[in-house]
Amino acid sequence: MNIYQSLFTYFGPQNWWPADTKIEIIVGAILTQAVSWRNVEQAIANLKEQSCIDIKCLKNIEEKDIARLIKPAGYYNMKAKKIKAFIKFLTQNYNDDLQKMFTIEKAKLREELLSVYGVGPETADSIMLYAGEYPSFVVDSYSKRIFYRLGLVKEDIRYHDLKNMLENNLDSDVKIYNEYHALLVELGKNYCTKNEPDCKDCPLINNKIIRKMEC
DNA sequence: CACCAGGCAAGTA
DNA sequence: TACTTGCATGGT
Repeated sequence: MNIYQSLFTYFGPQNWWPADTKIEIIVGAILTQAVSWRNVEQAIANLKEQSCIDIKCLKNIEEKDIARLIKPAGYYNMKAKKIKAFIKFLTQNYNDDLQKMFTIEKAKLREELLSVYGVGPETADSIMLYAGEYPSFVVDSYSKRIFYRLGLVKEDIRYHDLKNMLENNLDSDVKIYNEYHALLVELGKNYCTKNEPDCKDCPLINNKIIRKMEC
């Protein structure tokens, strides 16, 4: 059984991304930068209360009002600016039409997204995979840490190197990429935090279920 | 109290 | 290229 199958067997389907619309996925991808998803949920709820998980609303609302609503997500001034920057990009390049944006060829769209203020590699890949359904693997700090602790990569592996390694060893399948990243986050949250003082049992080391996690 | 959470941009050498 | 720092709330 490979790593993906082991994780899926252990944790089950993760049903990502937790959102109702594509713009909610994109806003969530920005809001979750360096912050736990729990913090993001209240921020999203505040925006929803104002019916502002919505391109038209996000276009018209003042940046400082976005900042006020998303306060629980942390870095709220930066993130309000980032959300505005994405909406501006969407207006100028795609006339506010997300469907149209997601017709662009994969490599070109990724390059465009990376040019938007506040959109780095993980946010770009999250937008492409979870909102656009492109087969673009999402790497994050958990996946780096997990594959390092599995002894499969060096500790300071670069984003693109791990992304390429995974994409080269998997079928280019949106459903698999979707579940795999979500499963790595689930494993990471529960068993592979930065410090593991309790040395909890990890459900996946060297392709075997339930062995001791290295600390 | 300290540390961490589904990063990124900007500055320096 | 390879560090470093600012950004900020909320849970454990």
